[in-house]
Amino acid sequence: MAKSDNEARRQRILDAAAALFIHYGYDKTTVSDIAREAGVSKGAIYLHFDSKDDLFEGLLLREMTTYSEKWLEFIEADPRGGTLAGMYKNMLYALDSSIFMAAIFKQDGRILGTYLRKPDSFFRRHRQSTRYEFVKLMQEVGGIRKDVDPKVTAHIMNMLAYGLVAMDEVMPRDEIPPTEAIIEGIAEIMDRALTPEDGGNSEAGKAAVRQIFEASRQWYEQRRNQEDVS
Amino acid sequence: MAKSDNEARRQRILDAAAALFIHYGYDKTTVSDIAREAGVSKGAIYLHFDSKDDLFEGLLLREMTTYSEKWLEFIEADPRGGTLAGMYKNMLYALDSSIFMAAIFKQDGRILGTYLRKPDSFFRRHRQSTRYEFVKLMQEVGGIRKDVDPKVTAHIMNMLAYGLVAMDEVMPRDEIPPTEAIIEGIAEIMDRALTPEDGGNSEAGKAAVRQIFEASRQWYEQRRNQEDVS
DNA sequence: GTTTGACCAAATATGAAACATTGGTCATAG
DNA sequence: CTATGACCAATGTTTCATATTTGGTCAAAC
Repeated sequence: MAKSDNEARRQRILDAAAALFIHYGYDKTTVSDIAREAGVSKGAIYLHFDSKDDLFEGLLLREMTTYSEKWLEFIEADPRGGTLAGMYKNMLYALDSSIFMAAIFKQDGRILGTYLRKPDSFFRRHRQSTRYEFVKLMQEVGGIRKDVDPKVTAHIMNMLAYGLVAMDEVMPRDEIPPTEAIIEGIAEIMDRALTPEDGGNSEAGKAAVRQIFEASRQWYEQRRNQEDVS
Repeated sequence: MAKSDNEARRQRILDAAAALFIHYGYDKTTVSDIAREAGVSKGAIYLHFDSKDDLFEGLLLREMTTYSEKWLEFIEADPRGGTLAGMYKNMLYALDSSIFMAAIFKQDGRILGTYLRKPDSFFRRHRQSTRYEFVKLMQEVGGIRKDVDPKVTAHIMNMLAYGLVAMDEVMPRDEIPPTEAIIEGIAEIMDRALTPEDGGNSEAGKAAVRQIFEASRQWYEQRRNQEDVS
């Protein structure tokens, strides 16, 4: 079934959905709630999405895309954005700037609710381990020392990203230093530990990021089209 | 009420409890189960502990003590154990070597069950942030560069320790590199990022660890005695 | 003195049935 | 055409009575 091409409304619906999912979580947010919040009828929602799950996945896709774009934007704006530390730092900033993206990353049960357990959830279908590709590419380009194991390094980066968004589950928020201080601290550590002796090539780094970005952009686009024909 | 001084039996009970809690969790492990597993009568358990919670806390204390001791032992055995990387690495090994300790650290709901939510749980009563003290002391002793913020550094160390034991909640185990590789990778990163130019003084480091260890040992002991008179 | 396990009140689990809400549809309105 | 919201089957929640289990005790056995 073809979907409505009223893109503005589609975005309004996703905006409303994002706000409600973040506040009430997937389970306690109803399709009617979303319709009311977006100022459209319930039927209109089904002109854009096949189901509540489809809507949810549309939101996931949109947020992940926004996150990617924001990351690239931060990097391009940062003179040292092409170095490993710069890239990683800006990635963490991008991650931290979207509550929903952080929820996705930490698989937050409060927000993702029963969607997490669905046997054919987005997360089960696409288990992207993009960070490894990223580290490997950076290493090839000379942005990361050659003598570290890219798999392990990628995993440690994942651990830190996870810690950044999930640490509040295990300790009171007021004992956690400000996010910015943590990100800068991590960037400093990564810089000292992973940047090659020669300081690395920032422009080559930026080129690599653009490459990764382009690949994931295509992936997202393909995903969206694929949803349309289902 | 005075408690039985049959220490061997007390340990057998705690051993049984540890095994059962790890396998079935706090909620689904009954006092009778523990008694059967330990080969004693239910009454005998109440000769050692005031309540199920008291038993559980006794186990917490014992495991934390064992973890501390193991850490010190690893450090003393490691020639480079007095350097920051050596200490941190051995801490992670000690943490990883006890399933129960890892559960405590990640506040694992599967194992800790409803005990976590108790208003006067051990975790609420003692919110130890020992890692900060550790980093500060190490810095004073010259084992960590002076130009890093100890609070942030301590937090990042916590994030990594958390990631080490909790990452399996967010990604399938078979995508996670072997624990040993991760620990070695972290140690290498920390070494490059935090060890001072002069390489640091391993012996001074060991002395500092002994000092921390002694302080926490006393704390544990005090805790145990305090429980006894309640 | 110790140790035990049958015993009990309190907590928790179970199931049925009444009740409420939700995702999704589609005849009707615009 | 597009958009709507009343409607419905299905799913989820609440209630309440009943059954089971559990933490903890203590009189009796050792």
